[in-house]
Amino acid sequence: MAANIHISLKHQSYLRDPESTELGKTIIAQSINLLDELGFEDFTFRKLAAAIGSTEASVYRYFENKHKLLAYLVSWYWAWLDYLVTFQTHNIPDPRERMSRAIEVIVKAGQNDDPTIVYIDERVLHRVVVAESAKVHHTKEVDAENKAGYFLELKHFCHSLALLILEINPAYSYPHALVSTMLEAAHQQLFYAQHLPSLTDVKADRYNETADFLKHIVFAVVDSKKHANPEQNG
Amino acid sequence: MAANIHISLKHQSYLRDPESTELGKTIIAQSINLLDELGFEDFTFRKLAAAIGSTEASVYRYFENKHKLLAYLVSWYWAWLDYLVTFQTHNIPDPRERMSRAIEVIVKAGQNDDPTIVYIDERVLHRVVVAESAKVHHTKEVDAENKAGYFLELKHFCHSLALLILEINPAYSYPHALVSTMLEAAHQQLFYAQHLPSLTDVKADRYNETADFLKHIVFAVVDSKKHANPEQNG
DNA sequence: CTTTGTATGATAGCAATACTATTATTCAAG
DNA sequence: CTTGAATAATAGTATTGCTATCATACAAAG
Repeated sequence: MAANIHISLKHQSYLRDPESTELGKTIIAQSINLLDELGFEDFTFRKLAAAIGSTEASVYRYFENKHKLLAYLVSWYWAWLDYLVTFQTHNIPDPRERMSRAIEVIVKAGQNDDPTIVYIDERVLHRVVVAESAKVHHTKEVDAENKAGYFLELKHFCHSLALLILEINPAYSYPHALVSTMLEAAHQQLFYAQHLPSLTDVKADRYNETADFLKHIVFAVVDSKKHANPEQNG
Repeated sequence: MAANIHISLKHQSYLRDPESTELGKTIIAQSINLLDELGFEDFTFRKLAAAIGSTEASVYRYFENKHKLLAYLVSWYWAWLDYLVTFQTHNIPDPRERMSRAIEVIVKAGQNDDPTIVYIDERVLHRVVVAESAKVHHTKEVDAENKAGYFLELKHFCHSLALLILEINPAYSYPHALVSTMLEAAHQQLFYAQHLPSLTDVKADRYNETADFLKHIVFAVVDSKKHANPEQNG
């Protein structure tokens, strides 16, 4: 994996591009660690500034508030995952095989030990995204932020996987819904395995089980005779 | 539906049982409206107290903080939904038919116009749960709260649906994961349809489409030949 | 009919959070 | 050498989250 890959976002959840300065990169790097350590609720710009030996006011020059910073990190994560999946599937001709590989990459994103970007610890970022990403869109600002393009990276990723679903079964009626459900489940099952094990059957850190479960769902659905004719109810 | 049904929780996210006093019931009723109106982030006990003509200190006598209040409401919601599903499926002999009905009840919980409990507006509560419930378990306190029984209602509901899955196909390996994925998707797709439509294919307020999508998933998975033998990968 | 306890209201206050503003310093490009 | 951009240092404000104290109201127990 190349070290000079640059993940750029299609929107500005930031005030000043953090990738353009040293302080900006430090803010990103340390906010990931601090979010992982404290959780979003206890994370503050004051603590972040203290952790990086800077000041609150300086952090506020990059991000309006901690919510926008989280939106940035989550978008960055989806853009990165999209890149990873594209990279790891681009030479696989069979769409089924490509989908299978994509699911493995998605589930094992937190295990990737070959960092794409030097100053971002993707394994920690994965933990943060699993634990906190739902908070990005579950707010009263979701419509305004959607308009501002905050969710383009997730939408793009979701859409390209939906097209892959349609390659496997062009008659399936809910490709985007299936993909967004699968993406959410990929995080959710990891979280449940670790914190609420009775809500799942996969064991913590058994990434293959989670991938197996998700593949079962996706392939059962796209292969189901019923789903080729969505008129017929189950 | 009887008006004297009492939904009681198996844990104490509260300090004083809100169902035991008039003020307690007012707190519940108004917190649902205010959460719906402001969202969890902007909701405060000060605003709630003002809205019900009481004081902050009085609210704090019922709930330690707004997070615990939300945990209470979400648990109440799951206990209520469990009751609704049990009630609406108890005389259906065929497990497939029972699952189908259960999914309809889950998806249409927000449309129920026959209130179970007088002082709780279940339609508004449903909106609040769709928008905010993820915040209950996505915190650093999740393990402690799990120990304290905060998630028993969801777990119980999930388990009883998992048993239903096993009734349909006793060989399926991931019944709890399938159910928790389906329950999450039921909320998520409604939310996406309304706020992030490109992440789904179902249209806002088309509850039948969402139910159709979820039934497709559940029945495709439990009927899939592959899933009877989880050794074979997709 | 008093006493006692329980629930609530009224008011105050405090530490932390979420910002904003002002000025000073550094440092690199013109 | 000057200018301007980025950052640091410091201060300050409104709101939030929460606790404490005291007064009142009212119902049950003696």
